[in-house]
Amino acid sequence: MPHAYEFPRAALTVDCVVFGFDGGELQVLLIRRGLAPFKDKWALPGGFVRVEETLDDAARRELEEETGLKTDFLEQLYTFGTVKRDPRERVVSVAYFALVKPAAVTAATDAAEAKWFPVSDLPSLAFDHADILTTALTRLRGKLTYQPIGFELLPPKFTLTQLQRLYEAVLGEPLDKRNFRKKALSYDLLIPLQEKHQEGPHRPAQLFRFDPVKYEKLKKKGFLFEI
Amino acid sequence: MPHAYEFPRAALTVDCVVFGFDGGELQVLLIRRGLAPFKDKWALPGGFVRVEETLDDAARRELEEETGLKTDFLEQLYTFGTVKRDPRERVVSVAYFALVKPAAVTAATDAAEAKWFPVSDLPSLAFDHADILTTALTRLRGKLTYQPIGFELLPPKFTLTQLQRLYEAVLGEPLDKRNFRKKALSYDLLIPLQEKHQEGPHRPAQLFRFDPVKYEKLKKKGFLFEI
DNA sequence: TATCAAAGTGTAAAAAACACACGAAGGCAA
DNA sequence: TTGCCTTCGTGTGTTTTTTACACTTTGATA
Repeated sequence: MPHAYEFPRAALTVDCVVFGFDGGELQVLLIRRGLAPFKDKWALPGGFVRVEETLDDAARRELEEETGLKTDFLEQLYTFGTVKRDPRERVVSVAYFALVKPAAVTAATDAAEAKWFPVSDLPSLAFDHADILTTALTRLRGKLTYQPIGFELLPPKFTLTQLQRLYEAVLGEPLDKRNFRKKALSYDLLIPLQEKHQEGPHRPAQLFRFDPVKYEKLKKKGFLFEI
Repeated sequence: MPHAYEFPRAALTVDCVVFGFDGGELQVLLIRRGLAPFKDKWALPGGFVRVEETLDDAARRELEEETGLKTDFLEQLYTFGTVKRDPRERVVSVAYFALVKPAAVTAATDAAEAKWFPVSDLPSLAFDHADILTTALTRLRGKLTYQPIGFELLPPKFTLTQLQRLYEAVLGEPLDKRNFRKKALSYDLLIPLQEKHQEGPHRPAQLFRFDPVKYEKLKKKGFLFEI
């Protein structure tokens, strides 16, 4: 025990709420704990912050170590610091939330002990991770209505219907097709591609990609992507 | 040094950004540091989190110890965890922001080493406290436009003009009087009192208080207090 | 070539946001 | 007491945004 301090110190961890979208439902990535406490229970990926790394770095590192995922979108969520949230000792956890695209979703499914769950059908979770997840969901819903972060959850090429399905899944309510499309296009953020998306015996859909330059501009001066 | 751990641990602190409003400008409460590092520099009130108290409790305790203030409105802001933010060792700080009413503003002025500064004219700050303050200001501006938190900064009885001055001070832009009043009253959150506020040789202003019951209801189901 | 299923499109009505100017009330001083 | 000064308090017309709503188009498949 070479590290000694005058006063007792809390341990510091990060936990990541990773959201993905499979076209139908919003999903969350969980890992099965191999060790006590809460052995064999499902939990958010996360772990201890090293003394020489930033919180953001710790979140990215733990996410990759435990699930193999990297993500473009990782944001601090909230810090959970009630005294008994870990039965062993005082542990303060800085929670993050991440959005990943479908390719990453299927990749993570390969990780032995990581699994995607639809948010509507979650197992019981270790520690206070259910609280963290609820906080993350609330935040995601809020953000979606004033920032165009939906793109982080879609493949690079997507149709307007896919975008709408995503919004409906996150917000939990159906949206009007015409109004949605009008609004989505009004931000001048979607670039139509030459390609079409053919699926099934019906009219194929126009594919779009989103314009990262305009996206960054909007990100800087604040958005207004209400739908 | 009786407290030893297998791995080195970061120290954990809380820092509070306390906003007040004096009728004219938005103010922030700072304390002068008595100890190194940054001795004699201005800093946010804050200090170490004890191992047996929650983060919220620590923020309240430090705020009261250093400034004598208690507040109804204290909210976690963001956790700052870059590696070198404290020159001595790794310190992770959970920042809070607080809103206090004018009575508390004057009380805090008595605290020997605490002083209010207008946000437009701040001294240079210790550590990364300038970053924290900027983050808090951004958050306050954002919150003010979709939550009726302005009341936390006003005395129990206030006039519509005072409320408008506050919004103008925080948002940094003038607002139309008629539209402001129409909107402010439309939420059915302001209760007119019998009293009037007389000040100077002109028509006295109607005093209002706000309805805490409706406020709590709105707080729960999310607001929409855009002005 | 008929059928199927989702893609794609416009307009009118309602609601919200905005711009804007003057009479009312009370203190004060002449 | 009268007039002046200063802030309080109010309403309407215009523009913009939001909402509700249904039919034609397109390509694959049988």
